[in-house]
Amino acid sequence: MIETALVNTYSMCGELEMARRSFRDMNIKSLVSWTSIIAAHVRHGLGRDAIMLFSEMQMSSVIPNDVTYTTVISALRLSGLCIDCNLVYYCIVGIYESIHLQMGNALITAYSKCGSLDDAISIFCRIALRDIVSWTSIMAAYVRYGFFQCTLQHNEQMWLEGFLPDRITFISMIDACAGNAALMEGKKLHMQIESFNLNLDVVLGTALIDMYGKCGKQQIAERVFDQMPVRNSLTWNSIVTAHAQNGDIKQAFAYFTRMENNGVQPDIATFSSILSACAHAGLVEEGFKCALAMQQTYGIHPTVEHYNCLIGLLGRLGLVKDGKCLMGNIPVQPTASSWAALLGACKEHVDLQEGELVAEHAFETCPERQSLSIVLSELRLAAVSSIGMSV
DNA sequence: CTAGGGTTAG
Repeated sequence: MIETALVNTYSMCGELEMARRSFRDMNIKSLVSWTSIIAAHVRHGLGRDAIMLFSEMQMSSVIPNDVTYTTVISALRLSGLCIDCNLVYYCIVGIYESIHLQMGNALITAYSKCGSLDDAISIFCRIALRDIVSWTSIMAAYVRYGFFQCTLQHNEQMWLEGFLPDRITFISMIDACAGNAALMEGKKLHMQIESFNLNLDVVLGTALIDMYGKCGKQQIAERVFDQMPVRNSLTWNSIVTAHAQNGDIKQAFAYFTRMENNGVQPDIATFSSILSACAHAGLVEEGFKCALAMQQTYGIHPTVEHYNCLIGLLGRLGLVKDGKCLMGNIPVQPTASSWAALLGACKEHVDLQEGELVAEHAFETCPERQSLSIVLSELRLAAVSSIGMSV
């Protein structure tokens, strides 16, 4: 039907309103046109609206098919309604003999994003004839839960079963290498990407930069950055972070400046990386200047993590009292990390007296005692052994 | 008409 084609064309071009209009004007709404308008809303991230349309469709006595269900699963996932994914699943499991491929693939992602990894795995195991999307989905699920080794093992199994990774598959595998700081494996994948002639799109390129950064290879990260035809704010953040997390604050700032000159606005993540690098390197002036610019120039409100970097910086200078004062005046709720920043400074300067005071206050207000207790006992130990040395 | 991808650091 020509009207359905119109709905789809508008939807593909990002013209949701036009797609809706075309749908509304249709005299006879077929299953395919209903599915198209639901899919259009999913494509635009409007899960709730998609679900409402699905109900409307059922009220007009149109019977959904497997394609509709697949689309509805994506809509439910977008809305975080995983329990309802279960309902869809049990609805259809009686209709189809084994799990429908696309529906199963959608369920793997839905469960891994708003349900449990176990449910995702169970769907993966029950798809009789998997394809590359099934493998990609389950590997992305493992990465989401931090099981990086499992991701790489599934990669091997995938090859054994005769599937070759594509551009999207590589992203999860690169992420797994980043999580494990597995440089050799990461380099191998990078070489495969090149030999497969896959172009470095924004996401894949950014994943590579992130991976090399976490493996301490900033130069290679830069090379990837230079090769990328298209970059976005996440790409810029990755290259800034690559330098920041390896202590090269000079280069981090250099890219920060380049980022601005290229018309990309720094955001919360950019400042997190830079501030934590400053805290790490003890760069007080740079850190505070940065935090000031963050608010005044960019209008970004610092989070507690940003403030913790500043508290830590004061502490490193031995200005624990000033750190405490700052902590008492920040417009956000201090966390265990805030206290840890202060206590860590006391430990660094082996200031037992101040440390005991800080710990006392911390324990009064902060429920997470464990990590703080460890730092405190380390401080006490350091204090005792320093007395021993001087005697 | 349908399925898979991303940022801080602690």
